[in-house]
Amino acid sequence: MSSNVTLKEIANELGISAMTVSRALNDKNNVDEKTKKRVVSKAHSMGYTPNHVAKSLVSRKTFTIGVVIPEINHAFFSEVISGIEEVTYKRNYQLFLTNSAEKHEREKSSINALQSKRVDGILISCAETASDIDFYERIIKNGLPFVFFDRCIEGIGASCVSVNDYESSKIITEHLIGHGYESIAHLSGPDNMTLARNRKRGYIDALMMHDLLFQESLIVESGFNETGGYNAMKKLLERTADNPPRAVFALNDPAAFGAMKAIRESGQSIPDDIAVVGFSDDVRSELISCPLTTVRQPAFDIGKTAAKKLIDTIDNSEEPTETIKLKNEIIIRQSCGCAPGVSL
Amino acid sequence: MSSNVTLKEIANELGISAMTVSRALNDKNNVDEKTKKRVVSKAHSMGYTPNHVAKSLVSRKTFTIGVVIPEINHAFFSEVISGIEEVTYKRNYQLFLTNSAEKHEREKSSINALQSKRVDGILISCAETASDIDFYERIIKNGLPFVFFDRCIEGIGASCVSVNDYESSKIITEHLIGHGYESIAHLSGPDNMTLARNRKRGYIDALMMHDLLFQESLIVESGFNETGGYNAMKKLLERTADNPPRAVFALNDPAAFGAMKAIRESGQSIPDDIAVVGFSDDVRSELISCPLTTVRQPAFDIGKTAAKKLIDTIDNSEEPTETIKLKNEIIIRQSCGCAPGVSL
DNA sequence: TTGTACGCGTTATCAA
DNA sequence: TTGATAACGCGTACAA
Repeated sequence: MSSNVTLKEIANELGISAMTVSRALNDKNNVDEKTKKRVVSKAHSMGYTPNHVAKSLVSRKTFTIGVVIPEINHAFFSEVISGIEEVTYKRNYQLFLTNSAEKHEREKSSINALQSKRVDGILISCAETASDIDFYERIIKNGLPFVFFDRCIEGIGASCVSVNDYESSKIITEHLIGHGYESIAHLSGPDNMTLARNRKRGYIDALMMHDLLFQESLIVESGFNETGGYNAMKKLLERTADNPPRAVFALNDPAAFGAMKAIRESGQSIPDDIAVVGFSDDVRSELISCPLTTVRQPAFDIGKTAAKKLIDTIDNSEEPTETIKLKNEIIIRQSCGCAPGVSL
Repeated sequence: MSSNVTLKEIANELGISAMTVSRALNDKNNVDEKTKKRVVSKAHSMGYTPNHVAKSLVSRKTFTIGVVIPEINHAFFSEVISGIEEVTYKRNYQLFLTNSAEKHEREKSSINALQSKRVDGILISCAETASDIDFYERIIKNGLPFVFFDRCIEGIGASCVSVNDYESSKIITEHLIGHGYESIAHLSGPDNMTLARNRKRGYIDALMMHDLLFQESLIVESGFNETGGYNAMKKLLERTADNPPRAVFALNDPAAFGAMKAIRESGQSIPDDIAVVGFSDDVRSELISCPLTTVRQPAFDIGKTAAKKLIDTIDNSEEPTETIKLKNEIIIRQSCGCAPGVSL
């Protein structure tokens, strides 16, 4: 049992009131310099640590934010977290980390727990299975500062920090088109997620703009992980057995890795038979045997920007709700069958 | 400003006392079933969320633990964190994440902040620069449950969860010896850290047991990151210009990566001129051009075990202080110049 | 079955 | 410059 010294105990030792001790330790100017010194030294020798729980109860402010992440073990998110941490550290906030493990139910229970802990705000990247949009909306309307990052839900009153998914998807798809590929497939995410919708739209619009036939059958929902990508690609290969696509654009790198595995298992080679491109620039992407062409996201900056926006929103109720888009970068490697080293 | 409903507000709406509302919401059996229902429904419609801050103040328990990590952006630690999270989630604790960024000063300020937040316990992996051992000891003696993991300080009254560094280092060094290497260098960590000491001891003892000459000049302190490994290796190569070592055992993989870079820059090849082995099995290790022989650590299990031990210590003051060693696995790849695929 | 009083550690407010 | 009091939201202990 950790023995914690209180203001009153210091006061008793010194024969003064708790209030004076409080004032002295907070370095208020209406305290005699001598008493101030006595108090500070006594507090130190007794090993006093201020009780933020009590402080928070009075002030209705905890200097704490909650972060809800769909997968901790994902290089992208751990980089985002370090960005967030850099800001919270500088601005003297503590960070509650929770993991939704891509499950909407866990997300809801985390958010409830964070609310009970009276966090000053929440940063969230939605789970793949996020469905109950009203749930977020109720909490936001209730006044808890909320900032979405990466996997956002826009239009429900919270700020969003994400990358220009639409444009980047269009550019990477156009890159494939420019290289002569005509039948290009897409492994997609859930439609109710802005990120997934934008990436799909970028893909479709690129096809349209170049007068290529857009075939619904070449889009398969894979979700965000390797297994999902593997299964989706297998399904796609079966479906198009007589006439497989020449290229695949996966909505993120892990899904692309899964797809590559499925392609190789089917006896085809990358990029000669089927080219593959991803999104997110996983650490592994440049190291695998056929390095993956992908879109690099500024993960650390996303974290920093989102955390700043959240704390600004907490500090200032006039802070406007906005959608902030950060810039991506296309990384051309071998998996698309183009010359390596070129970068748009 | 988030408007938070209180027990009293619910009570007023219903014309009953706050106490009855409290009892009803905690599902006590000394409340009329009808009132219970009325209360629960009212609480729901008013959007009540229990205030854990107030609860904690009374109960002197926050159901919160603090985690202090030297580097969030490190695959090993993010895996440890997911292990920790799995346990805290199951046992209904929240997790404060803090980053010491390998700086002891930041570590101290984090721990102070966590104490102020009245966490029920702390999980910590020490910063490379950890020096003020008394600081930890004071806090532990004061009664705050503490569990070290991976980078531990033993013998100051806290439990430790780590891997069998000593044995694994010995085995991997013996592996090099068995392959015929005689002059083997070591890139080490700070001596006051158990982990670093154990790895160095394993290395030295392996040399001794095989009657090889142990040369102090072949040990250079590199620290845990790539830059450190690079600099240390450069220094080593300069120092031994006339007679460079045939193999290097780095205390972790990032340091090994840095060393590999330095070796290549000096115009030598791996493993033909100098063999390299690491420790920790970074995600990149199997993917780089000359895959790294290393020791795989059960990161997820370390996190789980440490979190369990901490919560057990919190729940039960009789819980013994102990040092728990988890098993590593040696992964033989190409960088040591032995046949790949073999695994001890 | 329900209600009142009190305390957790802190600070704002008013009084001395 | 200092002290007494009340309040933050909740639950324990006791009284009704």
